[in-house]
Amino acid sequence: MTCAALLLSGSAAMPMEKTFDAPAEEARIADLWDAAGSFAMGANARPGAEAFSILLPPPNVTGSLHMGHAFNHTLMDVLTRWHRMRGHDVLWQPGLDHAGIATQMVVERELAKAGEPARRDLGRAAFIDKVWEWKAQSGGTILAQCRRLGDSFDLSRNRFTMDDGFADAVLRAFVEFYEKGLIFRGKRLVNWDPHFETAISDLEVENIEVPGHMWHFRYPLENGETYEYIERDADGAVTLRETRDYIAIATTRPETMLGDGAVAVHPSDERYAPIVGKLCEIPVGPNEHRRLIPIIVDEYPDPTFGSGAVKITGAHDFNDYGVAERNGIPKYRLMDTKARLRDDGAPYAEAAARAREIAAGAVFTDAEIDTLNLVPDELRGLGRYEARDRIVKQVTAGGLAVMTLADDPNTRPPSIAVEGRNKRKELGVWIGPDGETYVCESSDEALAEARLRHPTKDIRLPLFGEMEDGVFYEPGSDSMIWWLRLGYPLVESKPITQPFGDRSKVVIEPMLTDQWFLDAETLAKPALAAVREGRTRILPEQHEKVYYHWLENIEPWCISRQLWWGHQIPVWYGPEIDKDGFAIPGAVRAFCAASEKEALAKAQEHYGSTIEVVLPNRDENNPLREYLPPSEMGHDKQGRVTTTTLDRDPDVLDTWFSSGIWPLGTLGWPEDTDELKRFYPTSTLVTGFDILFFWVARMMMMQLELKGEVPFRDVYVHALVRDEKGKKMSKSLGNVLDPIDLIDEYGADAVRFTLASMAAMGRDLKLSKDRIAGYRNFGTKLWNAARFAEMNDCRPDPAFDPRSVTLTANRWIVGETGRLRETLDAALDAYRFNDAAGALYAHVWGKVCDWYVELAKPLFQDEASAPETRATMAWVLDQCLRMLHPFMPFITETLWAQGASRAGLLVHADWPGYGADLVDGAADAEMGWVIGLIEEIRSLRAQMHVPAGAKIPLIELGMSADQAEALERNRTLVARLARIERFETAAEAPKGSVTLSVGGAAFCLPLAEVIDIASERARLGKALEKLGKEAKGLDAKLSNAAFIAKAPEEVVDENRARLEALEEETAILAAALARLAQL
RNA sequence: GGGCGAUUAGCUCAGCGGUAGAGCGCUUCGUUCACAUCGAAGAUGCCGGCGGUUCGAAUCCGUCAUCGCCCACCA
Repeated sequence: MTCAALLLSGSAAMPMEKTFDAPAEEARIADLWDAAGSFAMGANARPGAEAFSILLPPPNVTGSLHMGHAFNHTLMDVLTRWHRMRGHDVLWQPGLDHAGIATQMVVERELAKAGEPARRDLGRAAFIDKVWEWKAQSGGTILAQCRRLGDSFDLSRNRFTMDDGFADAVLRAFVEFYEKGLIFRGKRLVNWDPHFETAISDLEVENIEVPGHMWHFRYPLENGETYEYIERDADGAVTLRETRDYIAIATTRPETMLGDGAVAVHPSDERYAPIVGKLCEIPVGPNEHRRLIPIIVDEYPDPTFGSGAVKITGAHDFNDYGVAERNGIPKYRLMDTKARLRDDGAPYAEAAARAREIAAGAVFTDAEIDTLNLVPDELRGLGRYEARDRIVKQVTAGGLAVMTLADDPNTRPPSIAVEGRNKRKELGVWIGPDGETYVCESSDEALAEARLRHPTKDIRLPLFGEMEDGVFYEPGSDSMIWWLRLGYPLVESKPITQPFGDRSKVVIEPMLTDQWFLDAETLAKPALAAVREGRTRILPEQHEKVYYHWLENIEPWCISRQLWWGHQIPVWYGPEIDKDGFAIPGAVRAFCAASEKEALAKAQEHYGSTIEVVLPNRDENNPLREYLPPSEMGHDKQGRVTTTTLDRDPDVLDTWFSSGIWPLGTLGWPEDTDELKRFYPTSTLVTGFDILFFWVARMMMMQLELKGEVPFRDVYVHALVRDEKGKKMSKSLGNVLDPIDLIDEYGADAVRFTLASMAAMGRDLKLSKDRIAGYRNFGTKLWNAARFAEMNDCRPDPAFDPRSVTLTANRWIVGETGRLRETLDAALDAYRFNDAAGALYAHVWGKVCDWYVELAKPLFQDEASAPETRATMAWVLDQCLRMLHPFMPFITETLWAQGASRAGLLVHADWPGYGADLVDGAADAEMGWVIGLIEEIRSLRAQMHVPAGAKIPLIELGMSADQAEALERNRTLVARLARIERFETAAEAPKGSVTLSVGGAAFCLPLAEVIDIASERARLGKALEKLGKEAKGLDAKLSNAAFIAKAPEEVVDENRARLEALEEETAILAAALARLAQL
């Protein structure tokens, strides 16, 4: 038995089922691929093949895959399978991201849910063990999900950002940046997340507009000093002139008043010119300890906004920080890591005294300033919103809120709008005889207080209409009546943009802390140049601008996080030793090294033989890591240092720092591995625009610095997957579609094809189940075409030459297949996945199933035509399987082996190389005409209500010799597909027949029994009208001299030809109408 | 406040200088031996408004309107 015969014998399989059993086959096929090592690096590569490499954006180990992943992975898998079939040297590198803050959050939540000890109680080491447990579970889930999707990455090369090798690369990158001076540590204002108690980067802050309030307060001038406050309109005319003993400020954050260092006005603001340089008082805290702060000028305040005067809190606001820096204003930190008002340090009186010394010019170090707690004792430990509440109340009660009288004294007291989270205090403000204010919950309470204060006065609450404007004397009475007036502090309700942590969803607090920063500005320059010079392409192009804009305005990147889960910063600290061998108090020396061993060596080398450097025997779990513990030192009798500990910085790196070296790290850097040589720079990065800054831009920066070469040639930026209403899928909205659920329901192929077909560049895709069902049906269609082929004994023959076929229908479909390959490759080359999917769909369903299968049926009946047609059918479907495989890998791999014995799996089959050269123009034209004829007949039959099953004659009235030959060759096809009983020839259309015109050939259908003359007349009239309209337009165009002169020749010719065809058709139909008129 | 994008059939969207398209939905008909997860036939569009460029505009340029998104320090 020959080998071929053996293979054939295996194909005498059971008859195929009517549908594809996705759940069973997907599992079976996935196993086949695994067993064959189909996705291994370089699998199916031809010798000397070009490399294609693509990195999986590592999913976070926080749970499971969502629709966005499914989309992203589908696109990558299409590219990967396509390149692999083309024989390229392919690497799709998978991996997982430890996702520091997100994972720590998830694990903490899980611990709470399971009733286990909280993170702090567990301690650092034990907690990290828990995270690793979680990672094992979650990572496994994710990879299993990828397998369901059909991801063809090389799982044997899977990397995790916290694995030893990768972690080592991360630390080495840090050391390299550090040594180049690109990483520095500094006390700066950073975005602080009070929930996670860590710094976060600018990118992790979401600015959201929320309803808020702005309060207006008076800061009294020192010693009751006064000045003329003058406001002018645009023409300089005085609109307000009054004597003031205060400066008014506006704030949305009253709680930060405690840390004010100055009040700033714009240098050009003449209203405040008289008091610039003077001192004013912060109107909170115990009266005897109130702080005075200077009124300064700075460009920052906008004279047209609020009062034009801004309170400057350098430690709690980014703008104020800048003003404070420029003007040497102290920055007083008010809050702790949970954004509660500080409860540490010396009592308020003492701190305030120090602050007064500072204001008076005493010099203090930053560290000393940081120890000052300027929170009044009674406010210490309060949450920031509670503190805000108290302060507003205090200032208002002190009569220093800018007050507005209620228009109607009998209205209900307006709430004072002190706010915490989720609560408002219903407090009213009443104004007494001296203009003093009472902040109370009821008018009776206010009245009681006022009477207590003015025991000799008759104070009353006005009843409706009782109090006249400005009159406080009751007519007809001998005594003065003092009214207690209702007022309210000037509080504007306005939307304010507040920063929220993107993970914690709590309001971010700007905090002055020590952090590590990466000099992004320096790194941005090569990253900008690489894209500008086209070394890396960003597609679609619109994203390039966004990329440029971000990199051009980049700030230092805060890379340290006060978390436990992550790469611990590779910096160790020891004391600073003076030349005599004594420790300099408070001074610290940092040693940056990629390992503890190297750090020890570096430190030992630095300190020399007189000082022994040891690692501390400290509890690593010490949860209070706000400050580094001081080194433990041993001294000799003179006090010189003899031993010292070396403490590692407890902070970890931002997750994005490690994912930032994903390209180099996964390929083995810093070693110069084979993979690096083969696959770097990677070919394509496929990613969502939401991580363009987080990830893409940073990879560009970091790779360019570390390797001096771009990390990718192309960056394909795709849009977001939304629900069918266009909403972002989110757990809270409950509109999340789980890709695995969809795969269970429709099969992975349908889900993948849907995603690919919706991947038009630069637009969000709205996913609906109907669409997926549609593509599931498409798979069934393909399945049944294959089933048809099998039932008709169509076996793929490796020796089949598509160019050798002779029958028109076969030549035609071969040509169409050639066209498809060109269209498909062009589309994939340009990342036009939707075009690629569309072309496949149109070809398989619209050409192969709708026409070729139907054309083949009569050909199978004919002994002369059957062999060639069977071979062609097998070849055509074979090509469909190959070309569909990147999109629908499971069903195509199943069909590949169905009814045919193959030497290998489809995943490694050759991608076709032919093109439109397979197109035979004559066959193409002929089939076009035949199909047109069939469609025209079918249309008329339907319009004339010919029963679907009835066979009718077709009368040929006149056609060209070519058309006659074509019809001759295709009579059986036409007869079958148009349900024609017999063909007749006549010189003229018989009575009661309907006329049709196809490409200038005239036919008619004798339908005397069914025809309705009136409706046939209407039909012809309508058709002629349409033709006439089009002809008129063409005529106008062609008689336009400018068109003839300026339009390209082929366009002119095309229009001429079309007009001619139109005229022919018009003549035929007009003649038919004329005949009808004679009846 | 800056930037980007969208506005095309009932719905979701392609097309982006030369005859308005697809899928879904809808209507009518159909148990013909691949497929009812199907087939055949059909209806539906001032391609957001207004200007301009061009022989020719859904497509290019202005502008307005509406809706999204991103970035941004107005206290």
